[in-house]
Amino acid sequence: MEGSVINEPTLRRIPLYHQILTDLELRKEEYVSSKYLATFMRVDDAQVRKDVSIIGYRGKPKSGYSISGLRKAIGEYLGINYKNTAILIGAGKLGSALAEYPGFEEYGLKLVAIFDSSPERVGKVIGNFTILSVDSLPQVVTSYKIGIAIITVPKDAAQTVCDRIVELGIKAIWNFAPVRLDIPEDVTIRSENLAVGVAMLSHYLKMKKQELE
Amino acid sequence: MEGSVINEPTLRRIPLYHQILTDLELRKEEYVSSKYLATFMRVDDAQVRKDVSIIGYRGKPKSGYSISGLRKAIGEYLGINYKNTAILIGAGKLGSALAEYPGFEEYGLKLVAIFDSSPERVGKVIGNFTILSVDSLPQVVTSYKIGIAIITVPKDAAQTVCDRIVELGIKAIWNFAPVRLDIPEDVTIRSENLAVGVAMLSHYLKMKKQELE
DNA sequence: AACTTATCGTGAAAAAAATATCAATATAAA
DNA sequence: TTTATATTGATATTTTTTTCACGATAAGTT
Repeated sequence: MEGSVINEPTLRRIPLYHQILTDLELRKEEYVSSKYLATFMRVDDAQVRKDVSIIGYRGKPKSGYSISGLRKAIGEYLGINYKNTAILIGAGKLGSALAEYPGFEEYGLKLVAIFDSSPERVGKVIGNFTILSVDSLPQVVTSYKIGIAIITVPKDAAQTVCDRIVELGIKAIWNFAPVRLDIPEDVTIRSENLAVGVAMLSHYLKMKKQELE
Repeated sequence: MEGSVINEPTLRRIPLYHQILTDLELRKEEYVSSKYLATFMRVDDAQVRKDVSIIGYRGKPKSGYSISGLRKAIGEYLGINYKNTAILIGAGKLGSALAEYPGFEEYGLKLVAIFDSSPERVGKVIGNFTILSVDSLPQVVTSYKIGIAIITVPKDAAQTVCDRIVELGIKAIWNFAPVRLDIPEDVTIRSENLAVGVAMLSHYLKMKKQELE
């Protein structure tokens, strides 16, 4: 099964395993069973074993998986151990919050610069970064070989910004603006959409209410 | 098919349809086809029609779906049109950014109060809110009939906070702390985990790199 | 009024994902 | 050393989700 092509649901779960394993490692545990991971993740234990086999890691019968071993294997598999450079565009509230998110480094993302188009913001300092003007995008992208662009501009500006960075050759975009961006085939995008969360919870509460009636 | 029980993938897509429809409505369009929505969403058009039929809305042959009609139907279906009250706990960077997120209102979430445990933060103002001490949680939750709690505290504090609000009777949690929270059966939780996004993009870039080798 | 066409709605088929099952095997106990 | 047992890895089965395919129908055209 090793080396199979990944499927979406598995790819979603893998970072969560990594998170759990990181916690377990801090607690100085040595081995963990598929069953333990399964209850934590609320999936079947066979599912966990399948996921692990896709990563290409092997456990020991009777003991389970080596925590540090599996954790490393996941890091390897995801390309976490290897640093990707990223820029962030849009230094509003959300952008500023993200810029200081410690998880980036942990997951192999090295933030290199922050941009904004508003003259009032340019020059201000956020964490370790001085906000740059979007005019300097081309220089930064080429000189730092930027892999990922994080878009945190307002919705109406998102497509313009997107076109611009695609033109500069960036192939991976992490979009936080609540719009569907139009991109060429060879560019990967991941959109975080808070509306999905709100909507799912609203729907749940509505169901709940109807049950009571 | 109308009134069927919802499945996860469909429920995830529904708010995205809503978003697209909102945009189209602003552009004064009248009708939209399943095919149009499908290309936008990168799914099959039959899938779109199935999703719509689950919502319980019907289109017109040859014309498609009425944009405003479908949009309303989705709002209805998700319980968006009806306001749910929410509190936010943890007024750090992320919490502060979220507190001013305009999308909440749009999706039927009415933020009522913000809490933090740190004495330095209590009393400070964020947007329209004055940060309250977590000690006042019980009063606020009961007097405003809070439906949803948004957790934006650091990872180590999350479980404690969670237990506390569950005890106060809250049945829906939106968790932004990067941990799996332990909750009773009858509580719904949705966890946003940025690590998933980072990891997925890292993995994609790794694949890309390997292709080139 | 008959004809053409775009698009829906839905049942059937295919594909993908999750779950069940069980032989193989490392570890620990007798 | 043998036996018992927990847990893996892999295959088989079931369930879920997506895609296909086509009849039905509203709107436009001749």
